[in-house]
Amino acid sequence: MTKQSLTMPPTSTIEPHDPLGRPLKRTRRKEARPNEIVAAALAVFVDKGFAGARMDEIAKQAGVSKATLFVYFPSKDDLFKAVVRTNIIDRLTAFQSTVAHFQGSSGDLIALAMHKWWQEIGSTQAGGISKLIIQEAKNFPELAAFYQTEVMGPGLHLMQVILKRGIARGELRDLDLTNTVMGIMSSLLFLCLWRQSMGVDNPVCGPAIEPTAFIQNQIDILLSGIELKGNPPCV
Amino acid sequence: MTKQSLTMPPTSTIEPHDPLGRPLKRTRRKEARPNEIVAAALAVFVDKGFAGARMDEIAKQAGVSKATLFVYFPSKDDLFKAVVRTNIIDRLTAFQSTVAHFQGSSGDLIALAMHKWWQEIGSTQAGGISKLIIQEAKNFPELAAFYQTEVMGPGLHLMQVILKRGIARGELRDLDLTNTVMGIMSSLLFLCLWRQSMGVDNPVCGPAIEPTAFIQNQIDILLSGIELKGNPPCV
DNA sequence: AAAATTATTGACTAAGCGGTCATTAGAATA
DNA sequence: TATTCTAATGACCGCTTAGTCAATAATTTT
Repeated sequence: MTKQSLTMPPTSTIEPHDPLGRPLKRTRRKEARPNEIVAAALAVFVDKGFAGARMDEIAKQAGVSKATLFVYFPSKDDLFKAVVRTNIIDRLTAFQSTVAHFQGSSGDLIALAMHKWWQEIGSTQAGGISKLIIQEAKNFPELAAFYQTEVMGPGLHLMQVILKRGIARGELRDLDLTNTVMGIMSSLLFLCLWRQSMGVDNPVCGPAIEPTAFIQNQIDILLSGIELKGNPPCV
Repeated sequence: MTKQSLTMPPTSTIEPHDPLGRPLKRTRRKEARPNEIVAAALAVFVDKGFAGARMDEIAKQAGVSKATLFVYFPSKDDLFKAVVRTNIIDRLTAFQSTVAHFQGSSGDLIALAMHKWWQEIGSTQAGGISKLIIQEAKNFPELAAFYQTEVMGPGLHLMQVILKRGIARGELRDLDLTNTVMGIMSSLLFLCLWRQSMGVDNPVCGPAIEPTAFIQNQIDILLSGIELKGNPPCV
């Protein structure tokens, strides 16, 4: 036993750690920092928006001093871009393949797609990114363009494929594809925004929305409409 | 002719004016100020968001010094509320009475409501306010609450009334009112957001959306759904 | 164990912004 | 024209925050 091991326990075992399992004090962890910072930044950006997010708070949540942020990212802008880049694309592609192999009816496929999207993207922290983009599209046109081509485009395309399949199988009527896809997406996007801005996470609540019920209602209407079909004579 | 009219021309005719026709220099125009300030504030708020809007810029655009703003409005918050009041609430109430006296079918009423809303609110500068609220709801809960009770609530109520009327008249099936109203609103809100963030006002364009066609498509789907009704036997 | 390296940070700066107020000057009155 | 009233403002204050940097201390090297 060395003198050091008497005065202080071995660094690797009984060293004090923070709630997230990261070592306290001034540890040097060059490789882990960027990811931790980006993760913290995501949380804060989603919570506060770009302008409202404070570098101090991001630093605190990353278990690091503010100055360290600027070691790894030259500016707030760059950090924001890194957050968006590292958090969206992979999730979307995973989602695409889930949908691709579906076998049942188009109605079921649409329902699956919408519910699943909410489950795996909309309701997660990633859902907050859509709000972020909408918020900051004007200030970061480059970022909006990036989101447009990398996320929005593929997403819309995927839903178009689903609808085309339904038309081809004779399950859906001949639709205005672009507008219908946009319409479907609008309700999902709305859910994200509502949750982020007016929903449970926020003290300011409008009417409570139960996401699953809302989506199911959208699906029902989307498929069957709201007009009574019983009364008028069948055409 | 008085001496005054010799040394300086009558104020009303050859006085120097700014591009918007407002007199330059330090003119006293107590009555005109509030409206001009509110108009300028709307433009800047919509463009920059609440946090991003600078009182200096609003003042400049109103042709007035920053201090003057505080003569007419005690704080930035109050100015914002005034903007919302004069641009949305008034329009909304006018809109309510338009709807109240409608005579035709519920389908037509829904179509009227949606198209008219877009024409008179969504497509105007006032449409930018919805985006604003979504942007800033978390950081300024008081503003969100204000918007909630003054705008959102009445708006949702109005649409509920329309749907209830349709159900009572036997034109619509028995609906989940809250979720259906939210669904209708989501597509209109989306249109505002798209226009503000990705649309024509912005260099970053996604797929072009023609608002009227989009709304009409939403109405068609809302009323009739997308499933083919011809094939299965009539129930 | 001493020296060298460099990840980390506390303390600081410059800039921006909401809001204030004593002063200025346009208009009304006499 | 002189006086009064008040709309309008320039200059300023206190506070916040993105970004900087010399000093510090955790590693690595010798």
